[in-house]
Amino acid sequence: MSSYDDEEAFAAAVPLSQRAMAARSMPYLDELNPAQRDAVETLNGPVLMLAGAGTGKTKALTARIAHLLNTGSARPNEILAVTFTNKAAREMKERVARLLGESVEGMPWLGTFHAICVKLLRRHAELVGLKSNFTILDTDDQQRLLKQLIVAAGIDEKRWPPRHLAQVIENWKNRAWTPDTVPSAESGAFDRKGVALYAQYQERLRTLNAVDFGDLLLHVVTVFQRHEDVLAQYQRWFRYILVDEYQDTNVAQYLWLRLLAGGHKNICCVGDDDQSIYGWRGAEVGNILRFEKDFPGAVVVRLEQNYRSTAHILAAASGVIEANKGRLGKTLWTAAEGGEKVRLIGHWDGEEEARWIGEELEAMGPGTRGQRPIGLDECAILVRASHQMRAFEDRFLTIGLPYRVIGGPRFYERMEIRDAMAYFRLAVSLEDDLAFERIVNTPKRGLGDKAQQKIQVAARANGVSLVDGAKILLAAKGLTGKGAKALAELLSGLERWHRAAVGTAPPLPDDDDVLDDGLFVASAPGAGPRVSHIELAETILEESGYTAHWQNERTPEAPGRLENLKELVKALENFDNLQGFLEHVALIMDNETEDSEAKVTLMTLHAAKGLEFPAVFLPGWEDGLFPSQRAMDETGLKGLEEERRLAYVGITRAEELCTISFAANRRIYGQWQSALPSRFIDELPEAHVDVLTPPGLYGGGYGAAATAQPARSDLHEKASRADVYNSPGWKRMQARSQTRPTGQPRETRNITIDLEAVSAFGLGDRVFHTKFGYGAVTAIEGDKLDIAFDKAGVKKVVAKFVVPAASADDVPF
DNA sequence: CTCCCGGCAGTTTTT
DNA sequence: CTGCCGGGAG
Repeated sequence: MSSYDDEEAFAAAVPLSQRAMAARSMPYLDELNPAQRDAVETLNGPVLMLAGAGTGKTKALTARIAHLLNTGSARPNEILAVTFTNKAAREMKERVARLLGESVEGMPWLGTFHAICVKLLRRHAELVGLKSNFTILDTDDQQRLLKQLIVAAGIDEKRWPPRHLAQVIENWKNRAWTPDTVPSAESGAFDRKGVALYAQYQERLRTLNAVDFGDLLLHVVTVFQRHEDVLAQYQRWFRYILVDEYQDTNVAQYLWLRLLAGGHKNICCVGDDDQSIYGWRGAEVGNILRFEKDFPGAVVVRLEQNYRSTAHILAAASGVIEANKGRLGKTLWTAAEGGEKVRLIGHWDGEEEARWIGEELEAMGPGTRGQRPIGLDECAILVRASHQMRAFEDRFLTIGLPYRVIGGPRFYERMEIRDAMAYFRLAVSLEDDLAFERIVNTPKRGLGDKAQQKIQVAARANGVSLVDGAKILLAAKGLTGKGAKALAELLSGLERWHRAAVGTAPPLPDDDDVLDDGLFVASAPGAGPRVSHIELAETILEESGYTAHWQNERTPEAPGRLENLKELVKALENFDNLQGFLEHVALIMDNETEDSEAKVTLMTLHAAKGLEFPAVFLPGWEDGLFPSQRAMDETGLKGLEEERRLAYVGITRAEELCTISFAANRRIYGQWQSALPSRFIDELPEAHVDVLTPPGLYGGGYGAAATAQPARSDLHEKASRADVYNSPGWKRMQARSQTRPTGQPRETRNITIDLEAVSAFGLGDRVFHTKFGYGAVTAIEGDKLDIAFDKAGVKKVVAKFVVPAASADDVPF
C-alpha cells in the first residue's frame, strides 16, 4: 500500500532509470506530475485515485488507458471505463483518441453506467424476463404508468402523488432492492402500499417489455448475481476497470462494480470525497471512504497539485471544506503565484445583488479592470437553487447583458420533443402503447378520457395493443361522430408512417462485434433501401397536425417549440433511420447548442461540477438558502456537510476571480425575508478574502439584519466596518444612482443608444419577447422600452430583445 | 370535451 | 409570487 504525497517520496520509490526508460517509449507519461504518474503506472490491483478539483484527473485517467494499451496489458475492448454523464464519456473518448493518434478504433466499453448496462442487458434480457428489444422509459412514461397503478389501487392520488412513488421506487432501485428484497423497515412507505405497488410496477414493465433507468443497473446486477457463468465471462473479459466520479456511485452501481472486479480486482476508481454532492439522489460517499476496506491492499494516490485556481481561491476553498468531518483528507496546492483575493460583498437585497453583479460583469471588459480583461463567456454565476436565477435574468434582460442558462428542461425532455418522439416511436412500432397514449389526443382530436377508456377496454378484451384495440373499436362502431373520424384518420396515418418507417429501417445495428472469444455473435449491419427518414419525420409531424398545433398556439413558448422541432428533425441527419435515432435518444439526453455571442453563464452549483471559469460569482450565501434549510432539516449534519461540499465545488470552479455575495433581505415566495450571511462565510480564511461590503449594511444601524446580527466572526466585523468603494461594480452603481456618497469620485457613464433598434418601434407597437411573450410598447427611452406584456406585466426591456409581433408568426417548416 | 379558475406547493438532477 | 394540476362549469 503506498501513497505518494509529494515528489520526493515518489522519486524515492521509483528508480530514476525506470522512470527514464518509461519516459522514452511513452511520451504521454512525460506530461504527468509524480502523483498522476503513480496513478497511471500502478496498473494491477485496486487503485483509488483521490483527485482534488482541478488536479488533472481526466488527464491521468486517459493516460492510464493509453498506458494499459501501450504496455499490452489489455486491448481496447477489454477495458471497462464508466462515467456518469455522456459528456464525460465523450470527453474521455476524444482524449484517448488524441493520445493514441486516432489509431485505436474506439473503446466499446467506455461509456456511462447506463449505456453499458443497456448493452449488457440487451444480450441477457431473457434472464430477467425481457426481450432484447426492450424499450427504455423516460420519466414521463414512468409517472403515467405509476399513476395508473395508483388509481387502480384506489389510492387518493392527491395525497399520494405518482412522483412521490416514483421517488420511493427510484430510491429502492438505487439501493439495489427488488420488490422481494425491500427491507421490512420500508414497508410503511407510500401509505404502506409502496412495496406492493413496486411489485405491480415491475410486473407491468415486464409485460410492456420496458425498463426504467434504475432497472438498467438493477437487472444487470440481478443477472450477475443469479448467473455465475455469465458473471464469470465478463469478469474475465474486462481485464481492467476504470470508474470516474466514484464518490457519486450508489449502492447498485457499487455492487455492479464489485461483482465485475471480483476476480482480478484490477479496478481503478477516481473521485473526490470533497465533491460528493449527490447524496440526495442515492450517491453513497461511503463507497469512496470505504474503498480500502472493500479492496484490501489498495493503492491510494492523491492528486493535490491544482492547475486551475490561484492560491487565494484554493485557500478559501480549503478553509471551508476543512470544517467537514470524515474526509479522506487532501490539501490542494498550486505552483502558480499571485492573483486576487476572493471577494466578499454583502448587499441590502437580492435585487441589488443582481444589479451589482450585472455592473461587475459589464466592467470586466478591457480597460476597466487593472488585471487582464475577462470576457463574458469566461464568467459564470453559480446559484444554489434555480429560482435564484430569476433575479439575474430579469436584471440582465433589462440592461441587455447576454446570458445563457444551463439546466432547466433539457432538449429531449421538452414536451414537444417527447410528443414528436412518441409519434416516431409509434411509426417504428405500432405496439408502443405508452407512445400511443401520449399522442392519441395530441393535438386535440376530440378523443378525451372516455374515448381513450373505450380503446383501453377494447385492447384489453382482445389482448392486443392499443392501436389494434382502437381498430377493433372502430370496426365495432363503438365510437361515433367526430371522435371516430379523427381516430380513423390517426390510425390510417400511423399505418402509413409505419410502412414507410419499417421500409427504411434495417435491423438495429449491433455495435458489439467486439468480443472475439466466440461468446457473442456479431450481427450483420443492414443497409436497407433508404427513403429519407428525415422526410418521413417531417411528414409525420405535418400530417398528424402536430406542427399546425403549435403554429396556431399564441403563447410565448410556441415559436421556440417549433424551433425545437426543426432542431429535432435536423438531429435525424446523424442517423440512418428512425430506429437508430430512438435508441440513442433514450440514453443521450443532453443538448449543447453553440452560438457565437459571448454570454455569461447562469447555472446551479450542481450543474457546475467539473467545469471551470476564469471568473465566478457565488451569490445568495445566506443561511437557509445556502446552506439550504431543507437539506439541514432533512438530513442534519450529513446534509450540512453536503452543502459545504457544494460550497467547495463552487469556489473551486474559479480560476482567477471568485466573488461571494449575500443579501440582507430577499423576496421569497412574494414575502420579504431577512437573512443572516451563510455560516460558510465565517469559514473563509480572512487572509485570502477582500471584503467589499459597503458601510451601513451590517452593523451600520439600519435594517432588520443589522439588529438580528449576533456577534460573529472577524470577517463579519470587518464587513461592517469596511470602507471600500473599490470594486468597479460598486463605483458604477454609485455613478448611476443620483444619491452619490460624498467624497466618492463620480464616474461618468457612456450611454450608448442603438439607434437602429429604437427606430424600429413606436408607441403602442405590438412586440414579441422570447421570455415574456406578447405585449405593447408603452414608453421609449433610448434603447430601452417599457412594454406592457399580456401575461408578464410591465417590464423595461432593451429593444434588441424584442421583435415586432408580426414576425413571430414566421414559422419553421 | 375543453377551458378556466382555485388551491397548493415550492432544492439540488443524471440516465 | 409563480406554476402546475385537478376539478368543476359550460
